[in-house]
Amino acid sequence: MGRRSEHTHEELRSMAILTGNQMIAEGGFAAFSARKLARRIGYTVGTIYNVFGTHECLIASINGQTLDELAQCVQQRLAAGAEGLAQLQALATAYLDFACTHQQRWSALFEAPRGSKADVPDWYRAKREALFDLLEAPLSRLLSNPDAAKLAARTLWASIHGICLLGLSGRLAPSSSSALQEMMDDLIVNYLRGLEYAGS
Amino acid sequence: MGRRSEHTHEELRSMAILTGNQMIAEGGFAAFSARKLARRIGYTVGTIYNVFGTHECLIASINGQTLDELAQCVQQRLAAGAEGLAQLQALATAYLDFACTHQQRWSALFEAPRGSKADVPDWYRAKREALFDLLEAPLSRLLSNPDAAKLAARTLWASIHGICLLGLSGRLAPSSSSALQEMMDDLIVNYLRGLEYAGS
DNA sequence: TAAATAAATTATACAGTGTTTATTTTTTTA
DNA sequence: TAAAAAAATAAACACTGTATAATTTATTTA
Repeated sequence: MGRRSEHTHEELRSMAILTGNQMIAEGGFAAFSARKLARRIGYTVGTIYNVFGTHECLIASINGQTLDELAQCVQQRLAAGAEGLAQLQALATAYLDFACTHQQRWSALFEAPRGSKADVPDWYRAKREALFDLLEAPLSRLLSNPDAAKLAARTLWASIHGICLLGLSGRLAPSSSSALQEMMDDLIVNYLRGLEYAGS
Repeated sequence: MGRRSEHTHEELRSMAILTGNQMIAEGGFAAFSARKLARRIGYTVGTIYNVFGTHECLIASINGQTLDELAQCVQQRLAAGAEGLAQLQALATAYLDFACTHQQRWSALFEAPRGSKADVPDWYRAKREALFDLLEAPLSRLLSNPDAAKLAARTLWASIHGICLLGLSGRLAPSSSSALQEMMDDLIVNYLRGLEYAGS
C-alpha cells in the first residue's frame, strides 16, 4: 500500500496515544510495543516512526497523556475548596486515587527505560513541573518563608511519590489502598506539625 | 565445545554476578544483557540459563548482591553508636551515600521489568525486608506504641526511598547530593517532631 | 488532461534480545 | 573400555527498535 490519507497526522497521533494507553492499561508497560500498537490501529511500524520519530518520544507522548489526566484529577480535587492542611491531604488523596485507579498507566510513568539517550523532551518536563506546582502553591500559602516552602514542597512531593511507588509495586508489606492512605496522612500531618513546632 | 569443568557451578554463579554488576555500574541497566555477560566471562548464553534458569532470576541474583552490600553499608553506619534521632539520620545518610556512590547499580534495583511473570523470589524479598528491619528497630526503640512504630517505619522508609529515587533520576529540580541530604534531614527531623507533639 | 513531483505507507532488512531445543564434547560411572 | 550422565555450545524462534529501499497514492505543475 502507499499513501492513504485516511487519517491526518494529528489523527494518527491521537489514535496512537489512545491505543497505546489502552494497551498499557490492559497488560502493563511490558505488553506495549510499537509493532503491536501499529497493528491495532491498522498501520505499520514505519508509520508510527513517521509520526513520533523514536520509541522514546512515542512513550513520552503516551505518558504525557497520563500526566495530563493526573493533573486534571488533582486540580479538580483542589478546586473543591479545602484550605491549609486539608488541602494538602486532598491533593495527596487525589494523587493516590489516580495511581490506584490507573495503576498500570501510572506505573508506566516510571518504567520507561531511563538514561539511555538524551533526557526526556522539554514539553514532558513541563508537564511534570506543572504537577509539582500544584503542590507548591498551597504550601507557599501555608509557610511564610519562601525557601522553606520550596524545600517542604520537594520533600513532601518525593515522599508522597515514594509511598505510592513502593505501595503499588508491592514492595511495602500491606499495600492496600487504605493502608497507603493511612501512610499519606501520617506523613503529611506529622511533617507539617513538625514544621509548625520548629521554633520551640 | 562441551563440558569443560574449568569452573564449578558456584564459581560460574559468582563470576556472573560480579561481572553483571560491573556491566551495570559501567553502562547502567540498559547496557546489560545475558549474551554480553556470557561473552565477558567466556561462556555462552546457554550456560547462563543453565545456572540461573531465567532472565528474571539472573537479574534478581545480581541485584541481590547490591542489596547485600547496601545492607552492609547501612549496618556499619548504624554500629557507629548514635542513638535516637541521630541514628535515624545516620541510616538515611548511609542509604543516600550508597545510592549516590553506586548510582547505576542502585537504580537497577528498580528498573527490572516488573509485573510480567510471578513475583520476585522469596530470598530476594527476604533481603529487602532485612534492609527494612534496620530502620524499624531504632524506630521501635524511639516510639513506645508498637503499631505506631510500624506505621512510622513504613512511612519513613517509603519517603526516604522516594527522595532518593526522584533525586537520583533527575526528576527533582536540584538533585545534588547535598540537596538530597537536606531533604532527608528535613523529612526525618520534622516528621519525628510531629510525632513527638502528637498529643498536644 | 497528462506528466512530474512530493508525500505517505509498506516491505524488507539488520542487529539485537530472551528463550528453547538439539548437538556436541567431556567427564564420570559401570 | 563401553555406556551413561553432565556441561557446554550451536542453532533456531519469535520478538524488539530502527533504518532504508520500494511502492502506491495524492497533489502539483506543465
